[in-house]
Amino acid sequence: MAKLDEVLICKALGDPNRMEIVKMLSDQEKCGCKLLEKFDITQPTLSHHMKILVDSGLVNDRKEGKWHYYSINTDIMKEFCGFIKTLCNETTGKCCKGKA
Amino acid sequence: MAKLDEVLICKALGDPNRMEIVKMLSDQEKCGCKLLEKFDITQPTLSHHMKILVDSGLVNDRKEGKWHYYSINTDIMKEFCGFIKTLCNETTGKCCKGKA
DNA sequence: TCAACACATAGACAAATGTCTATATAAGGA
DNA sequence: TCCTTATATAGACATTTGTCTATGTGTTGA
Repeated sequence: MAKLDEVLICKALGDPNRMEIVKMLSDQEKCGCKLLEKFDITQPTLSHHMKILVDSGLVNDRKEGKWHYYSINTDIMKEFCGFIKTLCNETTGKCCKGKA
Repeated sequence: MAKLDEVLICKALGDPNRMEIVKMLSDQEKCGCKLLEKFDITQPTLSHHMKILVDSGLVNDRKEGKWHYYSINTDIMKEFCGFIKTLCNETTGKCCKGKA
């Protein structure tokens, strides 16, 4: 299993269209043509975004006939969620008070 | 309280240096000069990154004398974590099977 | 076999981004 | 008052990114 790349995932989610796509997929699996209807972008642009999402590991791509079905990679998303959780630690101490 | 901007947060975390900064702050509050020591970037570049992190809401900036102390905004981080959790829902159904 | 549909690839281009150097601002200490 | 330290701002520049048009590749069905 490939190592989680948190920066790559954040980059993938750091675009309004891709964020919206992921939100839509979190509801249920969808094919490209269905996604395309919901956005004001061309098909090649959607294709570009889907590649970035799949490359990040967040999204699965299942081919069936001429359709591509996209869905959330739940394992990766949960791993990413766990990572974000580790960033929630309360900050307690201070630092370099008088160059200490 | 300002509304959480998930895309802005992901953009902020979508740079290797900024991600590393946030990881360091999740340990404990740190001042800018201390952060600067850890990276191979100039001071203005760090200043630029800190502004992006603060603007996203993820990082607090507390001024004390000539120092700036940066720390994780735990409330925002927890809110963001909750948001990511909502993306973890299992995908169950399919769609547009035969244009349905 | 051929037309229609779903999706990918190539190339172009403007806008955004990360970085730098140079310089300004502000606070502290000698 | 002057120097040092911490940080911000301005401007430049190369790279990355999001988007488009044009075109290629598979798959399905008439």
